[in-house]
Amino acid sequence: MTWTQEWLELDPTVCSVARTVALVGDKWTFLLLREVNNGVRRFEPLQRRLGAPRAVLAARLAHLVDAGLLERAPYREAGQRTRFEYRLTQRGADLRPVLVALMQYGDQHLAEDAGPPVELRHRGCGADVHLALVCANAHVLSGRDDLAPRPGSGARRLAS
Amino acid sequence: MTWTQEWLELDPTVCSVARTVALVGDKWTFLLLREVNNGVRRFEPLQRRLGAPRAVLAARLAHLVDAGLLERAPYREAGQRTRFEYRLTQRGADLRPVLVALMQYGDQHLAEDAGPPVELRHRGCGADVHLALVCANAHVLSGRDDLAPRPGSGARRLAS
DNA sequence: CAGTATCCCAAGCGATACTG
DNA sequence: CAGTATCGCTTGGGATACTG
Repeated sequence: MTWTQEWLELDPTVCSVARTVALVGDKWTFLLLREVNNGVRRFEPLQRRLGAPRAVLAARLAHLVDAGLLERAPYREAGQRTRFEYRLTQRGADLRPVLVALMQYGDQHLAEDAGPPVELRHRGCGADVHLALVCANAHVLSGRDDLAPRPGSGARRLAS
Repeated sequence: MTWTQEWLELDPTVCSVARTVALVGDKWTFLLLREVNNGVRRFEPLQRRLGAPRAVLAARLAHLVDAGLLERAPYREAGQRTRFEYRLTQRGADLRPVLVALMQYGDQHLAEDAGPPVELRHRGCGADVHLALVCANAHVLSGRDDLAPRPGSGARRLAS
């Protein structure tokens, strides 16, 4: 446990987890991204499915567009004026592992009898997909102690 | 895009993402779990590093113990009375992919020049660790369209 | 050290109504 | 359909002080 001391001296605000959480870690954003990932892109169905107040949804969408995770794309249905829908950017799609990780945990530990609400398949071969921690030597990490976090080059010591 | 219709008819509350977010998706829990993963297990250092009010930290710890993600373990320093520290259970350790996913996203998209604040190594072989989507046939999914989400056996149609 | 207790405040939520 | 505007209210957060 001596290595714990090492972490105590590092600045906890210099942290990629904290930065990502600050960006998308509020009550609605994960669920909103889930919907967009499933192709639900318009305001009305989003609002109906999330159950969020319209003002809240509008604020979240604006925030995500602003952060570059979503983009507004104009579309037009016959006889209607131009409207907008929200699409994932690459930057937004890169958050998919987070969603998959949340989903997998829910499937494993918070599931009901009926099985997972969503299954992930490899489009190429049809097999089930899961998320795994793998090392550069292709070992799969499963045990509690297989993972060794180390301060990286961007770590900063505490000022005090 | 016709498959979008399929998702519109499914109950959005039956969702493993939503359940996991409901469990750990508040402002402090991710950061708290990050600290515990790094071996910071006692109340005082946790409070100091998170900057959360003591009452809030106590509530989060109790909640996580209650949910079975952490366990209180007694320890004793020389000449002191017995105290408690908080350790990850397996159930808590299983959330690590979520943390790693958040961290990887931050490293990729929200980083500073200095590089990642934390690096992950495989304790067995020392190699760098990353998160990967793999299928049952051991294919690694990398492309944007390799992943095909499908309603699973636990999916429920909307009542209305 | 490891929490409780208290108080106050602000953000954010939910509901509803309104607009182009 | 796709939002804005408004409002009352609860939840939870910050600061501080207290206890075994």
